[in-house]
Parts: sequence; C-alpha cells; structure tokens
Amino acid sequence: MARAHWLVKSEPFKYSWDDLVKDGSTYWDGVRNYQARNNLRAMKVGDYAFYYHSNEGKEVVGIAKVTRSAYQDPTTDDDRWVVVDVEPVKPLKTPVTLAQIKADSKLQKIPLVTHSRLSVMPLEKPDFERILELSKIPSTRR
DNA sequence: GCCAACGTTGGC
DNA sequence: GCCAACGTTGGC
Repeated sequence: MARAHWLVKSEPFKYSWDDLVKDGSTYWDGVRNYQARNNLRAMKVGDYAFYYHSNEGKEVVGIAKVTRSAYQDPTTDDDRWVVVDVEPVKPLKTPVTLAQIKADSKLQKIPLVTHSRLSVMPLEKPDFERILELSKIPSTRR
C-alpha cells in the first residue's frame, strides 16, 4: 500500500521541531480527541507527516516519519488513547506559513484550513506535494 | 488576551 | 437521546 501523508500539530514551546531533532525520535503523545486518535491509529510505519507549529509560528517547519504505529499512550492509563513514534526526516528549506496555505487556491480544502482545531490530520498526496513546493520558495521572494 | 469554533459532559 | 453548559484549542 502506498505511503500515506499526514500533518501533526505541536505547540513549539511544548515540543518543537528542534526538540524532535535533538531527541532523534519521540512518541507523539497528548492526543485527547477521537478524530485525531483515529488518524493516529491509521498511521503506518514509513508514513510521512508534516510538522506544524501552532500558536507560535503557525507554520509547517519539517517532515517527520512514522517509525512505530499506534500503541497505548504511556502517559495515561486510559486505554482510549494511543501514541505513534516519529523521527525527523528533514526540515523544510523555508517554513510554509498558515497564511500562505490559506492564500493558496489549491489548498483551500485541507483540514488545516477547514478544521483548524484538529491536531492530527490526513493530507492528500497532491496537497502534501503542493506544500512541499511552497517550501522551496525562498522567503526573500515572498 | 480575547473570542469563535468545536468537542465533551451531564442533567433531564 | 437531546441539548445546554462547560472546557479547550488555536487564530487573531
């Protein structure tokens, strides 16, 4: 089956891209929303996920890879919640901001725009690639 | 810091 | 099972 694409959000002061790079890998905890949880469960080893900084920055900063599929969240006894393991793949050349995504005619339907509170969301491949394209535009030309 | 949007909880 | 109240998230 083809690799799936995702976007995960983190508040950078809680756990930033740099933290992930520093740690080498982490488990993605803290999801307490059923829809996001279901998305976590659908992730497979090898899937790519954009790493988005919410609140501070509000931009996609890097690409992470799923290294272990969903298992019981070690931070709670509540068996409704799961985590996945992720590791950094590479940072985006230039971050892609929410404003850019909102302004892009091809990206109007992605959950980040239509469903802003969802913290783990699937992305269609063309949308994933479109965001990658945007990240190649140097910030000086924006 | 405010507030809108949305999800969850709990009373009935 | 409905819906009002409440809490949380996240953009601005």
